[in-house]
Amino acid sequence: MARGKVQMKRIENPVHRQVTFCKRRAGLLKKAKELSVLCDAEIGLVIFSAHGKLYELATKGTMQGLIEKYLKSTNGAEVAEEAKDKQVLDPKEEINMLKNEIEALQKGLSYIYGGGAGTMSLDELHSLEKYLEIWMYHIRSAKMDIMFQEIQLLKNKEGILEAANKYLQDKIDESYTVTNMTDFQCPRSVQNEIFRF
Amino acid sequence: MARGKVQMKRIENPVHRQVTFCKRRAGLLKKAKELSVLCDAEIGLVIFSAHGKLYELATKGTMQGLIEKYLKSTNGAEVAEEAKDKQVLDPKEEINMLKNEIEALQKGLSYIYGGGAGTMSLDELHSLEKYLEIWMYHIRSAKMDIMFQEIQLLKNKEGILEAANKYLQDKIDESYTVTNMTDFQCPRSVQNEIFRF
DNA sequence: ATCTATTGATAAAC
DNA sequence: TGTTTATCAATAGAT
Repeated sequence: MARGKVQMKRIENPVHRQVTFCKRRAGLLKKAKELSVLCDAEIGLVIFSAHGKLYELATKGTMQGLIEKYLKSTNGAEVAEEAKDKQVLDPKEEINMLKNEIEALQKGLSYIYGGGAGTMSLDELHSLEKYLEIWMYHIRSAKMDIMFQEIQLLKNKEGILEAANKYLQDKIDESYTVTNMTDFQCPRSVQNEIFRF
Repeated sequence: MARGKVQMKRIENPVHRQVTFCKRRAGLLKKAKELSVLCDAEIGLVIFSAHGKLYELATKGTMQGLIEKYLKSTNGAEVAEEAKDKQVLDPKEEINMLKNEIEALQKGLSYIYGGGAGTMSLDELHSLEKYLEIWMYHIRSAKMDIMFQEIQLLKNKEGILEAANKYLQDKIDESYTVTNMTDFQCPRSVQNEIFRF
């Protein structure tokens, strides 16, 4: 830009190239942040230098999360379908529903006890207690069951995914064994780091 | 930039915000391409607009390839860290603890109310009620928090596993493309059955 | 979308 | 790298 127009091709002088890389990289990251802030956008930026060094930026959340979001967006259709034919709601929503329900219960209790306790007979209080006990029991059962099921479901899903990973891993190992393709290395040590939790 | 400095915060006017988003998005993509060309860098850029629309750029190869490269560059450390700093117990144990706790609560209630209700004064009953209310509140908070965290944890894990699966799937596709090994078929249709839930 | 007055980015030099 | 300066490029606001 300054002191003369720049040609849009690889800078051959390695020193110039390195200097320009530093400066423009900084500029690009800044611009990305600005766009995110000004326009409320979620941005992920990864830069590998010619030598392979990684520079990254993820506005709003982590790069992991962004990659997942990206994969969902690009594989879009399938994932959407998936979500639909699950008759299970989003766990977050369910939890919130439960929280709200309990909140309501708490309010109800406050109202009943705060409002008219002084004027209630012992018998009335006693039956109220019984009622409360039953109420609590049912609510806790319902909630526990739903949350327990949710957790089971997620754990099952996790199990399936892990099995799938193993399957894929084995496929890769297998192909690695019977081929000499240097192009398809996938060394075990790296895989291990990625897939063992 | 032009016609007056801009504040580095979200642009409130939706029209201005949209216009700026378009202009700066174009600018950012251009800058990213330039950096890539001038300095021989590999760059991936994903932009989700506030409304969720995706814009992307991958210089040198595909975004898929870049994500793979990114995962390779980062996964070792992060996954290990993640696993370590989660001091979370086994989910099943936690759930059982919660169930036991509630069981105890139920028993206590039965004992108190079933055993000596007739001999308790109104004041005693009233304070008991208050106590119960507080007790319920604390227990529900603790349980909700723990279960909520548990679900979040499982969902995160699921996300990572899905990304890992995708990565492996792509590896297989890649190898399938460059070989003719009938021994290593792994047909897509079967894969789909394994990975769609 | 197109047009400019300005601001911002940055190439070259240190 | 960091700073400076002379220029070029991006873009905010208006049309």
